[in-house]
Amino acid sequence: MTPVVEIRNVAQFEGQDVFIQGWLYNLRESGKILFPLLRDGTGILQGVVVKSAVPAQVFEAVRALTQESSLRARGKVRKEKRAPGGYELDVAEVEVLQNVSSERPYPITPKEHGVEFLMDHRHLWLRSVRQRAILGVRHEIIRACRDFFDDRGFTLVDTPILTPSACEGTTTLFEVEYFDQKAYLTQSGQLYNEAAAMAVGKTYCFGPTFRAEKSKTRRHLTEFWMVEPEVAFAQLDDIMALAEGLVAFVVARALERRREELKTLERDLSKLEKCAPPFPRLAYDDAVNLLKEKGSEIAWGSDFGGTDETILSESFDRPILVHRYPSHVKAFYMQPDPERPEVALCVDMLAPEGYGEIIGGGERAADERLLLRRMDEQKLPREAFEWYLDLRRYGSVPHAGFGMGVERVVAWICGLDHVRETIPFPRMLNRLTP
RNA sequence: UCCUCGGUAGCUCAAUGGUAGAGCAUUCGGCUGUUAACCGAAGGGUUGCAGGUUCGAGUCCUGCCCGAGGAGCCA
Repeated sequence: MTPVVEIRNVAQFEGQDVFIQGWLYNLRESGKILFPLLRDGTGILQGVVVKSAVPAQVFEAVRALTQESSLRARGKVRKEKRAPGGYELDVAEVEVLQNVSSERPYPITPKEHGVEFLMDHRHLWLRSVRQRAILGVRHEIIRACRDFFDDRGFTLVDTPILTPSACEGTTTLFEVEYFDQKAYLTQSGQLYNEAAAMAVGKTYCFGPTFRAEKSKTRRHLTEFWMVEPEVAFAQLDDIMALAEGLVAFVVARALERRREELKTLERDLSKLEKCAPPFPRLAYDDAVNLLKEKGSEIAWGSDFGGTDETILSESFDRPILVHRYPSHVKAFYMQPDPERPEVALCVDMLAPEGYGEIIGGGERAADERLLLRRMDEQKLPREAFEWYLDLRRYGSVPHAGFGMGVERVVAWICGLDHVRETIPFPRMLNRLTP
């Protein structure tokens, strides 16, 4: 029986008769010979149809194929230097599943298109070689994150997407109707992670996150994915090491298993290969001094602007860990440094090459009275956080964690200039469809 | 919310205030090894919307809509 073969495996079937099922990527013709390029989601294979070698209806069926028509083709796999990929299919028979109407041809042609047009056709754009490569790298990065934590004794504990209130009280949330009350889409699983860490010791959550900010930049989405570990008894140095280990593991895994995709994306692999531990650690104070030397107008006490982040991240050839920011620019639950209460035991990781912040986290305040004071300062409604305060009343321990933005990591590893291509269906300020 | 740039054929773009064009895509024709194939022909337009200036507006002015980049805010 003739086997159905995935294009990525055709080399193993050289000389054999096989079925390929997929879509027409492109068709070139030269009189009595046709070159249909077949795409099946695993690769692209060039077919050859010679008029004198096949029944007339086979030749005509292939000649009439339009871009992205679906089909099943039978033919012999042959090694062929002139074909892209090195193998070719001598098509003997073709079954057209659906021919795309020429009245309404496939909109994405093999030529250039603008951003808006491509985003409007995102559901079709995903079929392109480049987008498929990005989806592959994204998948590998997500899998690597899971493997990293699973192999180190972490328990995945899913945190809710519908929440009764803000996790951090600062950013703008999406409000939804929840029967007769208001609910909000989560902006972080962190507070729930802290509860989970008190139950299982080492935990992580991995899910979508929502921010209703009207940010319109190359590094913002309104819906994005975060992986957030939380570890009981961990302190700042512990989670800095954890963050470093995670990022180094993810980069190494992408280089190991997705080299082809990264080459398709024309990524400079030498830059990624440098991203091995140890990553430089830089106190906020030193970062401010470095920025001043490089001409920034930043003053001690303020958070880094986009430009500052870019300058810092371009100053090193691997990710850097910036720690101990001023407390007042960070969330209410950050633990102050006992030796310098004006700074928090927190850390951000900035990716190199100007990609900026990919991780943010730190040690959580373990003392109930401190938390209450900071919640008052930030005018947070105490009732909503009673359950969270319970964590400090029943066996409070030092603990720490962080969140990593998946899309920013994908953008960095793939070398993309915008996060909109890192997620299958991006949600942005001006984009809710498709 | 603010600043900058943009919106012309299905797509990517051109057009001193004076007859709206090209490449690709589509259709038809040609070509037995093409590599975003190539060659020839045809069809395809309310120049984002609404006003205004002018003998005449794609072009100048006003308002609005949509998009891109950035700022603020953030992962």
